[in-house]
Amino acid sequence: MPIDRPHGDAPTALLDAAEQLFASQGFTATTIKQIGASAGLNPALIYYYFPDKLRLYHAVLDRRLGAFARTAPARLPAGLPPLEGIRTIIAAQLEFLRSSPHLARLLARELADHDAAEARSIIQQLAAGPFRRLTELIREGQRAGLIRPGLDPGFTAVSIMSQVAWFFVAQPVVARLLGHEGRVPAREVDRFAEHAAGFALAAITTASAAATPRRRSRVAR
Amino acid sequence: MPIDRPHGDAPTALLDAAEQLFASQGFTATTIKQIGASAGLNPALIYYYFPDKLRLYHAVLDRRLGAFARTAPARLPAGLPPLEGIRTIIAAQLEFLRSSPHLARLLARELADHDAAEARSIIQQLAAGPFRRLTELIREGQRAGLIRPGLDPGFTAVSIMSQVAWFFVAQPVVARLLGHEGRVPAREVDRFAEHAAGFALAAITTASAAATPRRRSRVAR
DNA sequence: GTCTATAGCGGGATAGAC
DNA sequence: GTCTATCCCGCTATAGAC
Repeated sequence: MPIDRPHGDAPTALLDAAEQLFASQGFTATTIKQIGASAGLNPALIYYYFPDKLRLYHAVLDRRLGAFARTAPARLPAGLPPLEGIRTIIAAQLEFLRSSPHLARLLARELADHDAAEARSIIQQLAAGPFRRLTELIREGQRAGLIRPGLDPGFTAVSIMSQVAWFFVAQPVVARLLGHEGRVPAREVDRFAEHAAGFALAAITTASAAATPRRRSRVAR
Repeated sequence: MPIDRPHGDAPTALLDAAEQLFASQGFTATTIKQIGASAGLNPALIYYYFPDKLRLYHAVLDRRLGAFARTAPARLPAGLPPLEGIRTIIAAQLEFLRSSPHLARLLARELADHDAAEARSIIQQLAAGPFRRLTELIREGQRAGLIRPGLDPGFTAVSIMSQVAWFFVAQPVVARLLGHEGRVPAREVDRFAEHAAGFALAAITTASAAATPRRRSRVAR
């Protein structure tokens, strides 16, 4: 057991480097040698800490996605009124995708890869957790007359979550579309988050619910 | 020049096989041998028709994305009223992503790849075409009092396009979320398209515009 | 135009020195 | 724990027969 490693132990440095490279190039396009070089360590060290390249990749996925999936339920307190709950989920999704700059692309690659084979279990957890919760909240809102009754709850949940997800996945292109060089500045990400929540709520609320806004709630930071 | 090739000439067979494999596995993970095997042809034939693997990939991208980008402007007739125009763009995007089952994943990989290096020019065209057109329509709608004035046109365009894009990219996961085994059936894709258009329009229209629906327009098939 | 055979390189992974 | 050296395999690409 390592005793004292104040700044950057080797496994973490390797995970960081691997995460960045896997996210921007994909699994097969990223070589062991690149990872070593990017971490400033000898590539052979990878095989001291991880059994092979594939399981290094799993470790990368698990460190971010797994950690979120395990803590997600606790962050989505039950008993919130539907519209508040939906805002909370959008905010949580944003915070999640923001927690690492590479996360969204990592996730997008897994989604594009045939059946998301490597991250299957993690994605299953995300699906069963936040997504299911969201559809339930939509149904609740419909029963309460706050959400338009014609909406398909599953489709609506997809529409709501897609906005933030796509914003991060397509980041390089979105940045250019919005007139920025390189990445979208943090300030603009905040504004988009606020926009996405407003967009979703405007899309789903009934005229009467919209007419009686509960409060001018803000997205959690 | 080939005289008569009623069913599946070699280059097309190779492009088809390559498209499917690149989309589901990515560029580097797909081997020349796999492509040959999947096309039922000798892998060496690839080098008779294409200079190398990378340019085969470019040909795959260009055949689908390029073809769309070149014909897109013609399909988005100017002069439509803003809300009609927005519906038309959503329908065109749907038709595009639907034209090949692999297109969305191919595109998602390029978007996730650092700076979308390989498809840069094609993505630029898509960006400058339909996306710009969409933001203009939003601004027009705001001036006409049909679209809520507080909305940021760029953000709104991202929100609108993200729904359909994400639906296709995340297809395997979305299918499971919506309770289907494997792919989402065509019938449900239609329903989602209708939903996405309605969702977007509800999100952006002012109360007065919503109160005077122009007509119960349907998504083009 | 299509196929066989193979060159040549770069990848993942390991043995073992320090 | 970290590094050097290297093995072996599978990949892209080519030469050339048919």
